[in-house]
Amino acid sequence: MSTQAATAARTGTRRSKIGPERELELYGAVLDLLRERGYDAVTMEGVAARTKCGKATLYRQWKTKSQLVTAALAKSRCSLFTGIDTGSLAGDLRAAALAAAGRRGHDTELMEAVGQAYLQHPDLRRALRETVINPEVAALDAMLRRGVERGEVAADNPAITFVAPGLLGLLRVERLFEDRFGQEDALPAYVDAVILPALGIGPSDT
Amino acid sequence: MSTQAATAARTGTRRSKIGPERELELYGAVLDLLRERGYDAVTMEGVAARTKCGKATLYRQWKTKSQLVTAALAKSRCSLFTGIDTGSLAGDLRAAALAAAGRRGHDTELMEAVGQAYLQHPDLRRALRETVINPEVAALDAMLRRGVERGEVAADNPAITFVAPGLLGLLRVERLFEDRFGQEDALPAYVDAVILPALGIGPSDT
DNA sequence: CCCAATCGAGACGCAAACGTATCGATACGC
DNA sequence: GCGTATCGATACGTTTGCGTCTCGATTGGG
Repeated sequence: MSTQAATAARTGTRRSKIGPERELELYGAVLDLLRERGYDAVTMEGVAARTKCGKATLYRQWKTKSQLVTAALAKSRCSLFTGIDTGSLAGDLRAAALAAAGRRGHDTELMEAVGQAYLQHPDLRRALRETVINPEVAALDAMLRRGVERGEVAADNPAITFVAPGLLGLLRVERLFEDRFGQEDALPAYVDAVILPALGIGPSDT
Repeated sequence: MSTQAATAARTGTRRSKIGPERELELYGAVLDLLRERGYDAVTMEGVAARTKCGKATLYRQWKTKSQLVTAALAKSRCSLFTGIDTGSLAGDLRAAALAAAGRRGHDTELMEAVGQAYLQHPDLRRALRETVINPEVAALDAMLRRGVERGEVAADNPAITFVAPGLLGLLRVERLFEDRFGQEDALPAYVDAVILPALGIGPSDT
């Protein structure tokens, strides 16, 4: 395997011995530490220890913790909602809710972890937005656009704007309402009870 | 002024010289530091320095940082939504949205700050819930109950459950969507576009 | 097939915060 | 008033993470 494929592009002329799979291993450790203990607890020494990697090696590739975390976020994009297309807007949104409920905690914890940090580090906020938020929002927007084209919802329905923030926001506070609706089906229920009525789609319209 | 009123209840027989106003001053500094830099950056030395208070004094009253922060959260309750009663559910919800938009950032930053920390400290999560979340939720529930009693909304409308989490969740993600709707009127627009339609209340019903 | 550069590992000095202990000065309770 | 406990302030040793540096071992390029 051409081991400096990913590295050459990043470090320029330097010939690093870190292969792409090793790179993802490092990023994975960063994201795991993020989820487990939060941004402030992500430590170069912690990453080095967990990945059996020398600290100097980390500093050779990334100059600061902020860069390392940003890079880890940027390279680990896997969208929840992308690819959903059931043929109807209601079906799409329900499928999205199910997908979010399934991976619950995984991405939510990531957002919790950088929640405070991104208020102070604009580059971190940008990375989070471009990596985690924007792809999901784009996928939801695509669903809505298809729904508009199919005539399922009016193009000027003001609720359209709030579908994505509402859904992600609900994900963001579920931990605080776990006594109320910590259940698996909270998100699909939200789609049926709030989003679809606001969009003017009845429960019968598949 | 009876200076150990608040203290006697906390420390038992010890006679502390910290008066109630001084106590609130300390708590205020804790909350300010929380909002400015996040939970992990709240430091006993930082609090001591900002309040011109000896570290030993802090340790005399609170054994750990977690206790100090929890106490600060618990004693600083001031609900946004409590007291709103315009006579109609739509009016109440719009007033609540305006109130939240006005104090925007203040409580949101507090939630961001403890967002990651409360995943690991159950007592901290409990304090946040009882202090910041529950009063607001109770006030919203009271609005909804009055709306049900007035016949403005059906008692079994499933959207009722999602009014409070939806509103607080939107507050929680606004920073991530600031390119979309960072405006002041985002929350009132959400009420009109999503919540009221989902509750079956038309725009004309005051 | 050899040289050079990177690897993992860890020692090093520095800085920050912890939690404790000590110190006059102050203000409360009796 | 007087004694005493708490006050604010600060010194102290410890711990933790930073970022740099050195060390054999390894490995890829020419």
